[in-house]
Amino acid sequence: MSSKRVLTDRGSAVPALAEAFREHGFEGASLTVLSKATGLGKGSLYNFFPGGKEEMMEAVLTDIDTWFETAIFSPLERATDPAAAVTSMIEEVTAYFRSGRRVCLVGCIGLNASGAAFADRIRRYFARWIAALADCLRAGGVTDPVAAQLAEEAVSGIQGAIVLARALGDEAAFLRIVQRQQSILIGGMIARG
Amino acid sequence: MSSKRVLTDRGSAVPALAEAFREHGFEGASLTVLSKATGLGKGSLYNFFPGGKEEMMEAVLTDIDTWFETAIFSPLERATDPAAAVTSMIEEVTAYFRSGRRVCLVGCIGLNASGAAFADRIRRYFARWIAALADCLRAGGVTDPVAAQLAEEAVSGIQGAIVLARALGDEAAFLRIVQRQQSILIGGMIARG
DNA sequence: GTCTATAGATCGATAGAC
DNA sequence: GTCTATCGATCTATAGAC
Repeated sequence: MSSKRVLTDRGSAVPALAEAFREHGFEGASLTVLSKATGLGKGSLYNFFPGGKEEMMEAVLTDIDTWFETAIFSPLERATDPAAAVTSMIEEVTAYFRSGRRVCLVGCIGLNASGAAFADRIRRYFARWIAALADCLRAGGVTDPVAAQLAEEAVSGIQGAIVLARALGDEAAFLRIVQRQQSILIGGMIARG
Repeated sequence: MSSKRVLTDRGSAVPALAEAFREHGFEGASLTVLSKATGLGKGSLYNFFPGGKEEMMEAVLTDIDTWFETAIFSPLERATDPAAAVTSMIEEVTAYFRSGRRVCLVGCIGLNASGAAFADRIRRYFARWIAALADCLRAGGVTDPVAAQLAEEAVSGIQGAIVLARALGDEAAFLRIVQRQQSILIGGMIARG
């Protein structure tokens, strides 16, 4: 047991909040929705998040940042086997985004005005992802401008795969597109490594 | 003059509605927002669209379908010069999406629960785009399964470019990514044409 | 056909009992 | 710390004056 408190701390509500924001968006996720999603009354939510919905979203984004940092960004940067690290990244994002059934909350809220309050975090998330992937590609022997371009296209490609798979209701489309991205990334390294 | 009525018909409000839905999303676009965007009072909006917001969105989606059919899908299918048709498609979508400053409404509303009522239209929009582009690629000599895959990846790539460019606030990123998609598409045709 | 006024529901947020 | 009750604001939608 790493914590003295056994349940119902602020952090344990965050995953349910994240899922509700993903499914309904920031404006669509009313406090009634968030209350049902977490199983907590409005009073409890405001006890944990005095800043209301905006603070809830901030907590969710922080949680997402932490997860990606440990599961995606850091492994890419510390990779001893860059090709394996790329493969692992694709596997992790495929599981995380549930083959496109689960949207990328960071990407989604960046698309409309409700995300203006989080613009900096959104920008840093994508910049960080691209930088970490480019780092990995450089470790795999890809020269500098090409690494940045390949990384940008791969991260963009994953986002596009989510949009398309959701729109078509076709998880296979997500898998095809990200597998193709994986091939391009690894192919780029083999060609120069 | 093709019409007897000179102004304030239902259709003339649609572009402003579309822009409001793009910027705020379906839930975020309140009737107050839509009223200000169109310059029409709520009463006038309900006079044109008795079904409320949902009918407004339907009208917007129909307008988008019409535009894409004439500017994108049909030219792709009727292309005598497939490479030129692909180049034209990229130019048109770059202008239409304002280098990623303007989001794809169809893709956006497909991402959360508010788009459930329009799921069929969303699916058909993307299926139609991919099919038309694959048609063009086949006319350019690309064999069947490859054409479908390249078309899927290109449409997905454009959507990803919008998400990334919006998130980074970087129009240049959009341009780089779609130019790359154009190269892949035309390269695929040259390799087999 | 346009507007203002307003109904009825739901919103985010707070207060207070326990 | 949890809940219910409720506030004022805003929402969608309607009614009615002009």
